[in-house]
Amino acid sequence: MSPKLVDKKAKKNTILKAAMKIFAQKGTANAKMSDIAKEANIGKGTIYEYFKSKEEIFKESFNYFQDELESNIARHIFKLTDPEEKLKAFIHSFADVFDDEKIDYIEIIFVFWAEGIRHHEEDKIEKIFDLKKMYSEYRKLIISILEEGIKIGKFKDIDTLVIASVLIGAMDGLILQWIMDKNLFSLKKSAEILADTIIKGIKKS
Amino acid sequence: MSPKLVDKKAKKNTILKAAMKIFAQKGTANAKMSDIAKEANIGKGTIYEYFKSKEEIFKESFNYFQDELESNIARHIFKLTDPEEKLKAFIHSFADVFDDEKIDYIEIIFVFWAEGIRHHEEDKIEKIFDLKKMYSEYRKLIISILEEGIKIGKFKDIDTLVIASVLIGAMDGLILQWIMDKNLFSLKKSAEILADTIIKGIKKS
Amino acid sequence: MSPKLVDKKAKKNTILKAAMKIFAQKGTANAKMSDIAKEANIGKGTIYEYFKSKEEIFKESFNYFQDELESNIARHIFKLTDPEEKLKAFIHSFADVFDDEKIDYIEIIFVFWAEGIRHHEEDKIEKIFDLKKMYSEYRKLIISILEEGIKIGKFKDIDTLVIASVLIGAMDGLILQWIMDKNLFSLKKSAEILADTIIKGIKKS
Amino acid sequence: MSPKLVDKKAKKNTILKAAMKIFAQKGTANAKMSDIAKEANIGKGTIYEYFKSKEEIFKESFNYFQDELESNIARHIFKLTDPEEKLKAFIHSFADVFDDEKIDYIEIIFVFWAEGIRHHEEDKIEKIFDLKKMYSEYRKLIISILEEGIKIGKFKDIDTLVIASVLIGAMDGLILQWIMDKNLFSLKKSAEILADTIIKGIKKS
DNA sequence: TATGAATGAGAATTCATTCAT
DNA sequence: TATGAATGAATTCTCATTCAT
Repeated sequence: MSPKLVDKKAKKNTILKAAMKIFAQKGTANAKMSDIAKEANIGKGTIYEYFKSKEEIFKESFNYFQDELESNIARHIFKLTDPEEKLKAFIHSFADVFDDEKIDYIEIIFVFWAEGIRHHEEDKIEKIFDLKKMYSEYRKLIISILEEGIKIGKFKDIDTLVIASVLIGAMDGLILQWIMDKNLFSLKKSAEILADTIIKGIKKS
Repeated sequence: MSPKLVDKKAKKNTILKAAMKIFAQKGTANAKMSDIAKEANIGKGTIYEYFKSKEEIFKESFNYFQDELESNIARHIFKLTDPEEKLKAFIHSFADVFDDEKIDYIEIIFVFWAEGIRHHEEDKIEKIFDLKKMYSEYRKLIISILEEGIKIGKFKDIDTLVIASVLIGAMDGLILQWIMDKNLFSLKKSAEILADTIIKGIKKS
Repeated sequence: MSPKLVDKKAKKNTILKAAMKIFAQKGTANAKMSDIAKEANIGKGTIYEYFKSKEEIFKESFNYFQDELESNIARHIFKLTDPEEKLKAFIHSFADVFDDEKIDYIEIIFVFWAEGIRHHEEDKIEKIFDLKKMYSEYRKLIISILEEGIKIGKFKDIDTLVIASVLIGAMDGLILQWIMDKNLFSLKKSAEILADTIIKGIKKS
Repeated sequence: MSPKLVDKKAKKNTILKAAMKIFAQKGTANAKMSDIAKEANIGKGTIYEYFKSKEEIFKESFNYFQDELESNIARHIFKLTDPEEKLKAFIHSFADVFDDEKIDYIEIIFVFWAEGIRHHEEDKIEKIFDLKKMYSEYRKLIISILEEGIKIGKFKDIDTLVIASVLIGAMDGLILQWIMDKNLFSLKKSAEILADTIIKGIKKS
């Protein structure tokens, strides 16, 4: 009489996490649905009860990742007022997301990069997976912080777009190298040095 | 070198360039041998006269790319002596390789990243495709320049490893954003600003 | 018959009708058990409480359809004595079954045809689904009517087997064309013309 | 130097014939690409060198069949002038196509029927597989013959649309029964009787 | 040496059926 | 009795690689 009770949302999340891990390990194209199923300890067919296709899983992975990153940033910057503090907080929040032992699928960011680059010229309206837009939004955030700093006379009259891009890019590039050899340096410490160096470069002396 | 050999080498190169273009456009897994053949204006079977497999083409692509980058850097830094100049030259050489209208396969770097990350834990002896090593060598070069600067009292006593990583990473990250929207900013100009900002941050005042 | 049993039978019938509709719409192979369940407003698993398998539903569908057709014919011919009248009644009863607004699954006959043809060489003992036999019985009925007509000197000395086949075949073929375009002609009127034409052809003048 | 020489058209035809045989035996949905490949004595993948998909094979099968039928009819009617002769020739040409020992895939017509019925309401422009149109054209042909007969005073003032439908339908229905039991009657002889019966029914006495 | 026709291993996806609730 | 979540066998289609010419 009573149907089997299953927390559909929770199960979907389990599959998503499994998929992210496999995507991270093998890349989209090489990730097999059967790998994901095995990782999630379910049958191959079960995946299709929760996702329409492999592509859908990928898109939802991106959304999930992006949401995680965004909420992390928001949480860090939330109640800060000083532009310099905000800048540091932004960089820290990036490092935080990655330097988290619990996450075993960070490498997925490279899959997103590769895939995002590959599709960056498509103009589908239903563009759920839009790396370009993601970066654009991060830049906007940094630019607004920089402009604030300039306005209150704390930062020099710099090219905010370029500095913002450098900042974000440096974080990305740092993460790339760190992932390849996590023992090489501490991501958090390096992020700090990065922040200090950049801030020193743009601060009014 | 006999003419025959030259011919062979030239044709192999044609295929390699075609492959790089296709890899850049579609990623390794989605690049079809037939795509490459069509791009190179040859028959599908002919590829196998010059390369053993798709994987081999990929590895040689990486080598080719790396060689190009390296020789470009070497050429730029070659006869310079001042560490600051060398640093600037390094960054410029990076920007140069990418900001070159002739190259229509720069996006391949993301394919290398994605693929490199994916294989970074493998320890095959026949590791021809070794992104980790490539970055390690770049870092070594930068570190030696930084140490020289510190020795001659021009740079502060900084964490050379982290600064080197930041520098390389910032360039990579900048390139990522630039590729997604080439009209957003000038890569060369941004590279310059990056160099200036970093140098200002590490220079003894 | 206890109320329980009646309930069971009624529900089984609901499922059967739903199945016939779906079979008619999509064909056997494309009809999904979930489609049938949805059409019958029950759960997918419930079907298996009433039928052993999809194949069984199909076979019972055929039986149901055949019974319907047969009883319709019997009802029409029942108390007639004149062979000519009987012939006309037979044709009318065919047209009746199909030209009935209530039935939204007549197209199923083509599914039976296709499926029946496909299996016409199998000689399973458990042949519940036997199109060949069905046609054979119709022919027998018509032949007996024709022979009666010949005996009483009303019909010419025709090849009863062929005429019977032509009669049944013509009805089938007419139905085929009518189903594809129901506005093309009136099935009932055409059946009448068919009957008249054939009878005129075989009647002693 | 010289590429392998293959008669692409001939091979495509071989595959088509193999496919028609399998379709006839198992129906569209149950026909496996591997069955077709085996029947054609080629590898599974080879089919895709000649056809884009299973659906395409099916559509081309229909076209092939229709062309065969049409050209057969045209050939038979070609130089005839008398409406009665033409009618007989039409019916004969139908019987001819089917009563041909060489063709082991006639049963495919039921697959076409079933499939055609199933899709008869779709209004795709790219409707290559259009059973309704096929029947419509046959009717047009018969109607024009009947009208001619009426005009020259040979036929009665009959409902040409219905008679045409009956004629075509009767042939189809006859074929259906004949295919199920080829020993039951001679298709050619029955077709003749059908023609005679109908013609007697419509001819002015 | 060059080619592209042929191939089959492998991957995504579908769906009848099972079974725990 | 009723259910629908779970499953894996089966099927379509793709593509790197082979090989006859």
